[in-house]
Amino acid sequence: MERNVYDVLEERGFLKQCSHPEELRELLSKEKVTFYIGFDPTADSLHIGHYVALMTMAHMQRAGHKPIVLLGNGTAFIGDPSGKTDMRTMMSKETLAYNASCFKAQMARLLDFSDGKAQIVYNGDWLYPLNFLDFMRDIGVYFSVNRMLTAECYKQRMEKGLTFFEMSYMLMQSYDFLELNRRYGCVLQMGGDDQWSNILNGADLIRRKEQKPAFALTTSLLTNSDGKKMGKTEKGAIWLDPNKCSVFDFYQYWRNVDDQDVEKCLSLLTFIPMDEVKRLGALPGEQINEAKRTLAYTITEQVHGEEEAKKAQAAAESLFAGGTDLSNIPTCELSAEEIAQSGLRIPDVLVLSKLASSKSDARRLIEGGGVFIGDRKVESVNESLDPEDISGEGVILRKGKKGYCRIRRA
RNA sequence: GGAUGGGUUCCCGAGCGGCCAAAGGGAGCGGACUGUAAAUCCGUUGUCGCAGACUACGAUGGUUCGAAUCCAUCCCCAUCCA
Repeated sequence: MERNVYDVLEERGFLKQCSHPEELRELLSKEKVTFYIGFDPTADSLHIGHYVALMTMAHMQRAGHKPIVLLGNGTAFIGDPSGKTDMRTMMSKETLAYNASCFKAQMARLLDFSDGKAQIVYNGDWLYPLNFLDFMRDIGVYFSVNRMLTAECYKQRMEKGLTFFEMSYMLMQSYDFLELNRRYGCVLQMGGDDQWSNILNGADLIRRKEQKPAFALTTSLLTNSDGKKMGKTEKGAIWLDPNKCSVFDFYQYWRNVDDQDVEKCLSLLTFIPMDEVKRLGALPGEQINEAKRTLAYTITEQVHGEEEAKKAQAAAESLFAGGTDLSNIPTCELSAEEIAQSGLRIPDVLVLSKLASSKSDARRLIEGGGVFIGDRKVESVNESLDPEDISGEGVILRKGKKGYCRIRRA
């Protein structure tokens, strides 16, 4: 059989578990498959953890299959207990609707929604009007509590406690799959490996209730070499929204990944051909930095576009490789009011530029010898910036080796 | 509903009337070393103009010169029993 998208996903390291590998692979060669991945809109931006799923969809779409993005404005109402130790905070319908609209805009960069090549659906459409008794009688009967409790995702919660409220999440996700199968002929659900039980049960439900084939497939989670989820920083997740994570920070995150994780990131997060990915990943010693540069630029370009990616790269080169172009460095513009209020005292400016989280934090940083103006170390917490410094191009305020912010007058 | 054990700072987890802004570990941040990597070592980690003050140990009241520590009520969680 010729190579198809299943092999591509396998080669790039996406595949984790699949309910019927042989059957699915054959199906993907024979016909256009409608598949879906669900996203619960619990924040107003996607983050990098979602990106692997988006990449999976993009690969599938490029191979001619049809993605359905399911926005879980219904399920997010409940919260998925998988892998979490606490119950998710409940959100209002209005917030969920707003978040969903943000997701949609970000997805359009990677997926082609034109001419019905992909579509977005909301599970609230069928979950909100659901009647409890009907649902339990039609769907609930297919779920064995005994079996559910043996699932890995619930086992973890057995220690911490689990409510029926959350346990019903699996039923709803399974029902989503059934509903999409009925409405749109969707036969495959994909998702992160933490979703395995939910996805598998959905496929089982279709097979039992509809007597039709349905497939479950999970992809690797983006983890680093310690097995921890990637994309978390002191500032929180790596968001795709440039207002929540600046393009420069985004670029820098990838520029700084561990040596061991570069190849995996290139493979999962970019479309770079695999032989090139392998070459880059195998670069010895210091040369691995070439791979990191490629990774950082490529994924930044995919998410934020060519222009922004070039700016971020230029800024990074200026700061770390002795470049002189300061125009693209993250900048904090101080208003006249801020200048007056802060008196341009260094601790205050550190807070204003978000390099420090509080004045106490700023004070500690200075006392620890980690703050610089240009190349000069700030020796005392009592120092201030000269008003002259921040006119024109401004000055570079630096925290540690990697925290840069250009300070200038607004 | 009953019995028992719990709710501590970003996380885990000690403390059980003053010496507690709270041990220890994890994680983060800064320094040294490097390759804008890892490992290692050192420092640091509530807020506020430092000292000092203020806010913190599930919630609310109370006892005390003084409470995270004692009492009462309430909320939440775990285990066993119904």
